[in-house]
Order: sequence, then C-alpha cells, then structure tokens
Amino acid sequence: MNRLTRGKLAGQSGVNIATIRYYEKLELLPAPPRSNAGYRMFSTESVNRVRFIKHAQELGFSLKEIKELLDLRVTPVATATDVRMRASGKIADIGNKIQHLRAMKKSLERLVNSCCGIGSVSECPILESLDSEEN
Amino acid sequence: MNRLTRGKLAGQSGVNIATIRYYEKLELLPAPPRSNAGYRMFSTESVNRVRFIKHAQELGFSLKEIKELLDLRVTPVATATDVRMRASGKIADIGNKIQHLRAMKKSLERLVNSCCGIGSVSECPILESLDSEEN
DNA sequence: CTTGACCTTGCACCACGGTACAGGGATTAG
DNA sequence: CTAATCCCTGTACCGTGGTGCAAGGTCAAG
Repeated sequence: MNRLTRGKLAGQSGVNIATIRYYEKLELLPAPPRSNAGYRMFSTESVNRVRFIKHAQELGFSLKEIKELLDLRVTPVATATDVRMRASGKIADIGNKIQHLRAMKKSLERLVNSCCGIGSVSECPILESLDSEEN
Repeated sequence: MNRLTRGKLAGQSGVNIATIRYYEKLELLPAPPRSNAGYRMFSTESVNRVRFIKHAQELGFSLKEIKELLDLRVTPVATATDVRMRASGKIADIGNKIQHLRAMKKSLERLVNSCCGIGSVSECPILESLDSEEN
C-alpha cells in the first residue's frame, strides 16, 4: 500500500492542497502518520474519503453533518443502538431530500415542456414544487 | 390580495427579518411596492418564494443557482431556446443529485442492517457510495 | 552541491449567507 | 397622548468553508 503526500492527495481528489489541512483540523480526515521529515503520508483510501466529502457537500450536507456520517462507521459496539438511530435519522433526511429534488425536477420538466414549446407562451408557471406549509 | 410587511413575510416563511432584505438585495425577491411611509408591501406569493429558496438551499443549491432557477420563469420568449437549455441543465444536475443521494441512502441502509445488527460487528464497511473517478 | 519543486507551520485574509445594531420615523393599543 | 412595537437605512459583525502567504526545511534532477 503506497502512500501519498498532501499535494498528491489534493491532486488526486481534486481539491486545493490547503483544504486537506483544513479537513484534518476538523477531523474529517484522520491525522496521518508522518515521514522522518514530518511529511504527511496518506493512504490511498484517503482519496475516496475526500471525494465522499465533496460529493456530500454538493448534496447539501455541512462539514459537521458529514463528520457525523463518517463517524457512524467507527463508533464502538457499545453504542450500536445510538448508531442505528443516527443512521436512520440520516436515511430519513436523505429520503426527504430526494422527494424535494423529485418535485423540483418535475416542475422544471413541466416548465420545459409546457412553456417553452413551439407555441412560445410568455407567462410561465412558477416553480411551485415546494410550497408546503411545513418543511 | 392583501399585502404583507417585511416582518409578516419573515414570520410566515420562517426566516429572519433581515434575511428578507438580504434576498431583496440579491434580487432573489423583486423590490416590492412601498407604502406612503416607505414600508415594503409584499404579496402573499412572496411567502412561497422564500420557502422555495430555503428548500432549494437545503438541496445544495447556492443562492446564485437559485436565482438562475427563478429567472428561468421570467426570461422573455425571445430566448426560449436558451431557457430550455438552462432548464435542461438544471434537470440533469438534479438527476445527478438524486442518484448520489440514492447511493448514499443505500450505503447507510446496508450499514444499519449489516453492521449494527444483533451480532454487533465492530468493523463497519465504509460509506462507499461515491467513489467514482469522475464527478 | 545547488536549484527548483515540494513539504512544514502559524497566521491572515476571502466569499457566502446571513444577523445585529444604532439612530430615526410610523403605527397601534391602552 | 404616550408607550410599545413595528418599520426604515447604513454599517458592522459573525460562522462556515476554505485560500494565500511568509519563513523555513526537504528532496530529486542536473
């Protein structure tokens, strides 16, 4: 298992080199072992970790929430019930996000199909996918 | 159609009163007509608008992107093709988000079912839903 | 064995999305 | 009529998520 410097990790995962240090500080990345000279030696696994973080961000999770997601993996057995509860909460959150996105997608598809068709209707219906009272 | 003050709009849409002014400055809300005393007079429609903005944010859209989504509605007929293209791009973005969320959800469900079950396995598999090279 | 490209640290700065505050005017309840 | 509560504006500040810079150490190529 060969190891990566900070610059290599940043390059391979598509983020700025300084971001790696920032994620390490927030404990989104575990503090890696160091070479004799003090250089960070990341495992190749870390690339997936950083990519996961970036993808989760695009989906509307904050770094704090992403840390919670990642911490689900390593929580000791003693708290299995707690882990299951938190994971279930995250699953529910994700389900809600999917529902909202589906509604938005449907609205946009209606917009494309009905407003901007050959007839060129000037007044388009509002994107009204998410008008519910609560949430 | 009765009108709302800034405070009423904020209250009914569940945001801070200062946020309304901020959204107006960013042109996410159109500058409303004013009363004789200079008070903003929002339409009841604005409540849905603000809610839409908040929901879209939860789904990982920036305010700039949300402005683009909202602007799709009011772009003149002349640019119908452009509107259709931009809307299609947004639809594709949303589709990708949904796919990513589904993968995350599946991973979490596997975590709940296989790791934290009665057997209490200590080593859980990584949340590996999003390891793809590109995107 | 030097030059350039990497690495280290601490610290300062940035954009985004708000949020608060001061100083003043309007409106409504008692 | 007056106090409380709303509204107005400009401006300053805040947390999040980075990003850049300076001063110095390391490593690999020529």
